[in-house]
Amino acid sequence: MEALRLAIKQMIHISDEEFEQFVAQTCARTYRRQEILSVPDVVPNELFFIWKGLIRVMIPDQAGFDHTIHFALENQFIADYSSFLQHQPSLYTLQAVEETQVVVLPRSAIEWGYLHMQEGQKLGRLIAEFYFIYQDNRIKNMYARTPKQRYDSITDVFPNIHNRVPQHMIASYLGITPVHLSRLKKQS
Amino acid sequence: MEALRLAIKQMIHISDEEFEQFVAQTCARTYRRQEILSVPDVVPNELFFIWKGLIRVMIPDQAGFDHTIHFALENQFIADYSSFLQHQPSLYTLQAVEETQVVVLPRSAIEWGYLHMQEGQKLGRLIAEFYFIYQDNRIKNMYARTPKQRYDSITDVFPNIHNRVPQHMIASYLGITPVHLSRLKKQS
DNA sequence: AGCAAACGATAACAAATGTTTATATTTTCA
DNA sequence: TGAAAATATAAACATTTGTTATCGTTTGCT
Repeated sequence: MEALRLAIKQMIHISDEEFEQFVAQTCARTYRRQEILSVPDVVPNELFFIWKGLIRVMIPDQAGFDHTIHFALENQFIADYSSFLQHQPSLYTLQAVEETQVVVLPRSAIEWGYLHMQEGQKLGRLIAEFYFIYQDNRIKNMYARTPKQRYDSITDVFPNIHNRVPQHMIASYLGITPVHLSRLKKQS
Repeated sequence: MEALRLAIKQMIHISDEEFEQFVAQTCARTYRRQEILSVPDVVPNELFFIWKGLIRVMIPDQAGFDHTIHFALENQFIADYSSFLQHQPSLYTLQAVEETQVVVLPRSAIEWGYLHMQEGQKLGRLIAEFYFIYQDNRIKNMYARTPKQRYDSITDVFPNIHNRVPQHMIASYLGITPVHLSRLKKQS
């Protein structure tokens, strides 16, 4: 829980009392390797804060084949936030790549925070802005850089990723096939 | 200005007095066809609200070739918001495709809003969430759908776009060459 | 109204990327 | 620990996408 407190304190001022009340509305949960945290076609009503482990986010194409679109690491918030915000059924699957321990933030706790925490709205704004910036960088990279260039700098965004996920998931994240990534690595 | 008032009122409660004070800190500006609103390598300190016209956002790759990564239409806010938030030099070029009339929102006005408007933080949160959702959709589409599928549904996101921008800009937005888009259209 | 530039389609060819199959190695887990 | 599954590489071939050049049409601008 201290990791969560620190993450929040980096963004807003929050009193100990506010934090204790907020945390009382959350719970801890552990997922085993490969376990699914969130399935498609269900409205997500929980956000997760990872304090140990690694989660990947996947989306199926029309043929039903899954693409890895994101990795979430320690001290990050993760969910199908878009579906959460819109109260819409999720399109994403969230899966623990390793054994993963999270704090579960139910929608009710988030709404309580907006109403009762002094800087609740500001916290929501900063989190949305943070992920906006992250996505903006991704979109920039997709337009302006080749898969090889993105592969070569992937540890800027996901430190140590090569030791934590198999290469075919990285290929999927880059939008190419595992065979092609293997080829790109061989070139220089 | 009424368009801006409506856009804000769709997101938060704002008193007439608050709005008048806010608007007093803004100004209107008109850009001619092809004119540049925002150049790279400069920290952006203005946001734009479009009430007439159409703006495209571009980014250069390593070879210096520009890619169109976004179109902004009437009643939308536009800027290199990521660079604006981070106080960093922009990577984007903003260009008016048609004659375009905007309300200019200086950084000082935004900051004033956060401090003095009752629901200023909430407005900031909702705008960041709105663009987060937009970007999330884009990323989903890039992974799960082909350029042809995205072309066929582009008017969902940019109504009437085919009558307002040349096809080669749409091709650039889709991440393909104009020649290839022409080919895709011929198929079926 | 007229001219120059921009635009979109097309074809031929080149380069990049995907698909399939095979193989050797590593990892998982019962 | 040992067998089954997952993983990474490789090669051959197919498909997709990019590049270049041409041509007729449309558009913008004075």
